[in-house]
Amino acid sequence: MTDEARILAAVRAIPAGQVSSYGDVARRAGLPGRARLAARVLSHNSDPLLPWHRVLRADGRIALPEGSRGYREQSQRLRAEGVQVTRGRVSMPSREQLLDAQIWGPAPANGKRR
DNA sequence: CAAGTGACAAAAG
DNA sequence: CCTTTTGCCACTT
Repeated sequence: MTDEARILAAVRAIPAGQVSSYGDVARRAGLPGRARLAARVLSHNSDPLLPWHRVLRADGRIALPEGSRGYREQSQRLRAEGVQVTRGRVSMPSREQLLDAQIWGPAPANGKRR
């Protein structure tokens, strides 16, 4: 099992209507600290069935350059799944964050809103 | 080997 | 919220 394959599997495991981050994907693939590998794998991927649009930056923003084709494509695909996207940002928290918040309490002191 | 680059991340202010 | 600063990894030059 190659690292890339494990990343792809982790991405495919994200349910529709939910989002995750590059870091989360890598962690769930058993490759902690390798968010950039996850990003690279997605950027090179060709599989049209891969739900790449469910992967965002850790802060909930779309990673692609604003206004680019992929950016628009991702926003549209997410909205089509019922995910609210505002100014390139997804307000819906990832499952990870929901669990962490329940265990460790509310988000950081600042208004980061990841 | 050194430096640059990118669909990253966390902390600090 | 935003930006800057560090740290990181996986190439590429």
